[in-house]
Amino acid sequence: MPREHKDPDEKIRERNIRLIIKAGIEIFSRKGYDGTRIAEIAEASGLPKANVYYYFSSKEQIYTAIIEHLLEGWDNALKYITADREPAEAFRLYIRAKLDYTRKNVAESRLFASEIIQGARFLKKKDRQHVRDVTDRHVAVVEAWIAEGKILPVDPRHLFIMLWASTQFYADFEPIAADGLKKPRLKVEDYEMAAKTIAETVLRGVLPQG
Amino acid sequence: MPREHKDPDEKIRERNIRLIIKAGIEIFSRKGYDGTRIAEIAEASGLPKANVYYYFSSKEQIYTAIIEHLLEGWDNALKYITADREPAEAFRLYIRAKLDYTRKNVAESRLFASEIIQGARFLKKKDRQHVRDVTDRHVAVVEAWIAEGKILPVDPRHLFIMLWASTQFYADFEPIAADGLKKPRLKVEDYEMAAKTIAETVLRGVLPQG
DNA sequence: ACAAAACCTGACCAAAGTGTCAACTTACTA
DNA sequence: TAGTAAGTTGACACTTTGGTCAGGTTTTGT
Repeated sequence: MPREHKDPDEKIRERNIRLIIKAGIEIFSRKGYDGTRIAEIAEASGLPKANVYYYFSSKEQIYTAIIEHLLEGWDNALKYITADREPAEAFRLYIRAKLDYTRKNVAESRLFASEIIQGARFLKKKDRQHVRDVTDRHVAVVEAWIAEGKILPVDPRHLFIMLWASTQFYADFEPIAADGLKKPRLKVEDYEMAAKTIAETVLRGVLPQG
Repeated sequence: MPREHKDPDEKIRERNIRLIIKAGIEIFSRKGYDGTRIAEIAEASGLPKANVYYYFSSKEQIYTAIIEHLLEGWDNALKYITADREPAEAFRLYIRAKLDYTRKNVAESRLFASEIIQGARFLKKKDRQHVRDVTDRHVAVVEAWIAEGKILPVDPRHLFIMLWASTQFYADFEPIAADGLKKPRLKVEDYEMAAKTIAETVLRGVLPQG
């Protein structure tokens, strides 16, 4: 029988949890919460179902563990908006980093999107608060830029929504994006072209001189 | 036993199918395909489950009927991009119409988003082709504008993805959009401000004079 | 070496869900 | 108004699935 454990080394446990999370991201992102069956996660992770339940006591627990896990990765891509940077540079870096992260973590991106579309049922209060805090900080920077005359007056919150939406789209709605670009699948070059187009479009609209 | 019917009037049938579709849009959009139980659709439409099966032979059939239905509504919002219009006016109208449609059809929007995120499992070939055709026509218009020097050179396909993404976002990811705007829920004013911000940002970036 | 903790797993269960059906009622038509 | 087509429905058959469990094996600390 399993009990409380406060282990010193934990090899097996770590590995198996990693395998389960990995398989979970893949399958939850493709099928959504309800569409995912634990048996499938078990199979994909190479573990028998009962073994999955040895590490996680419920489907929901696997799911929330994954959400938690992916929110950690988010912040890195968003650290470029700082008051001491020039706006043009900051936006370019931000857009590029976000698209890069999105491209390399398509499954996570979709999983998050799925979760939000279905009303953020399992997204914790504190996680939402975290997102809000990050946004507030960025908004403050943009407002400072506006005050300094470095960019034209624009609603910073809607601006960030535009950026977030545009960058997410390529991963979340890949079939539509690919159709729109007349390609069978998106490649690195497409993400690069996206970064360029988004940055150019937004910047010329945001910079004073045009 | 039900058979082929080629009816002249069809009141009851029409009404019930409408009720089922309506309930289906609501529930599929909130729970996704797999998360939706026919019993729930039945309850929401005020019909017993067996009666739902009298009109639709399977869950999938209800779902694809809905997808079909909502694609029809799409086109209206997209008719403003025509070569004889001035770019600024065309984009403003397009953005406004798209956001308007999205706001008034939140459930449909989300249902579509859900379907795409999960790999467009049930989206028919011909429907995808239709979306592609519409895009092609719009792209041609933008290319003409560029050739005439009416707008700066920009990749039209990525530009449309930006517009599509930005306008969809408010409905599809309402919880995040609301958090970002620091509001409990989105209202008409928020959609109006969104239209203004998106249009301003894109136009100043796309128009030659800045 | 030995015990205890950690790990593993086939078999099982109860709940929930899709789809069916036979019998019934209502609506239409000639 | 009689006959037929359309619509209605409770009950049920069958399958899937989240979750449990008893008893087994392996790992670890001393």
